[in-house]
Amino acid sequence: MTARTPTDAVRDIPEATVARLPVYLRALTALGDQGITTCSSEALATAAGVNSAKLRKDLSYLGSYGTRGVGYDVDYLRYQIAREIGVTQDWPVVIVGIGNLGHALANFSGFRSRGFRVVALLDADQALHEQQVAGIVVRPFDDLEQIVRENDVAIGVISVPAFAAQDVADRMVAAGISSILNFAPTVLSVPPGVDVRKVDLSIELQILAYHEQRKAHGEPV
Amino acid sequence: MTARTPTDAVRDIPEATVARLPVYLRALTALGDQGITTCSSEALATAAGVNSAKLRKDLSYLGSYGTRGVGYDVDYLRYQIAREIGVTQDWPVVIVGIGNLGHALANFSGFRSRGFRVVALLDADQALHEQQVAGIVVRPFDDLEQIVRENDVAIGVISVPAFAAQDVADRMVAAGISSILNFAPTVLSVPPGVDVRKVDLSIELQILAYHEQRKAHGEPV
DNA sequence: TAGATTGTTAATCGATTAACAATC
DNA sequence: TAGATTGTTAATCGATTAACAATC
Repeated sequence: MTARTPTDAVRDIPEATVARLPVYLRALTALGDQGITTCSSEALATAAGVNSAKLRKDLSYLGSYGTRGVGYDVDYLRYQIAREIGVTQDWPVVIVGIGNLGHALANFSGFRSRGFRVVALLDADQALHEQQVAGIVVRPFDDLEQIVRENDVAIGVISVPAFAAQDVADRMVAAGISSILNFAPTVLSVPPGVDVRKVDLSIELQILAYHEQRKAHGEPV
Repeated sequence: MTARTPTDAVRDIPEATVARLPVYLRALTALGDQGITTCSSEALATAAGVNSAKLRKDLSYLGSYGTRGVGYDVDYLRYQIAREIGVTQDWPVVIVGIGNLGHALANFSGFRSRGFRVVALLDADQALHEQQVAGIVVRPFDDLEQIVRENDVAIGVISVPAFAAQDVADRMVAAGISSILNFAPTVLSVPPGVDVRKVDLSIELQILAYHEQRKAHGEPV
């Protein structure tokens, strides 16, 4: 292992940019699927739903992967972004909580192509054990530690009811998971160094309702 | 209807604050359920997972609903936030696409208590019609316009595959829906005045992967 | 060379934070 | 009154945007 010199220090990519890189990655994949091999920042920005100034600024944090006067090579830029995000190889993922939502997540077909691989489905409910969901056998929640160890799992998905989510998170952290995607409508507390992102239906709907309410009261749009 | 004077002009609440109001609402509900009637900004901030300076700043956009030296009345603040968001009454919602995810959404029990009411489940697949999901009969997608008209629906949820999402969005907009929650992994284009929020599993996981990758390379946390 | 488009700069805008005066 | 806690100010930080020099 070589020492890191100032020159190859990890570039500090702004969080807002990090959140958009996956969107660009998807847009590039879509363009590639259409047989498009080169695109301008304007075209890619449109496909990604942002403006081109923002796109170019975002890409500038990664390096100079375009050609002035020409644009970007779709496949090349796609690879560079995938490498920056870290999805050129698959990340093993465990899903805990195989209710309606867990089912939907397990059946989500895009995992593999987008850099993830579901290595286990876990649920505390014995009635579910040995059942297959999306071709994977549901196992007891207590198998968590073993699965994390054997598969080097760093990312966990929580789709249990709110009351159980903190316990699941604690067990995940104890087992060595350091990134959690939480679908339970509750605030998780985790130690420093563990990342939590949440996906919350009610919150999204309420944000829409706020704006909808204002529209209804006659403001110009 | 009285004219709006400069004094009662609609306050302009920053978008970042709007996105946190639902979190505060939920935290207040949880505190109330625990029998807590008064709380400080510090206590509420902890329950909501933010720092207290941000919480107080956020609340200041709504008005002065606390008491210096004392804190906030939980029920009173809860009501004021609910009123500001616009969820003191229920918003009618339609869900289009009753696959795995649509099932999970339809079965989500928190709709009613959080300001929403599912008035219809729609799917283009005839095989699903007349089936009941979460006690609601699945109807043909072509019933959309009628349902929106009869129930005054302003908010639509899209849980169809990516390739069908733009069509669904177009039909929703044409029918008069002006707020869309999109679970399909695709960029929707909609006319000005229509709000779209997206929930995207792959994007969330990729954001986690980016940070996870950096942790793995030995940066201090 | 002329036209096109990137990558970067600098200005602007919005969000966060700490500190504290106001006030219960 | 003394202690506690809000609501607001002002400084800082980060994100967005437009414009354009660099360069294919």
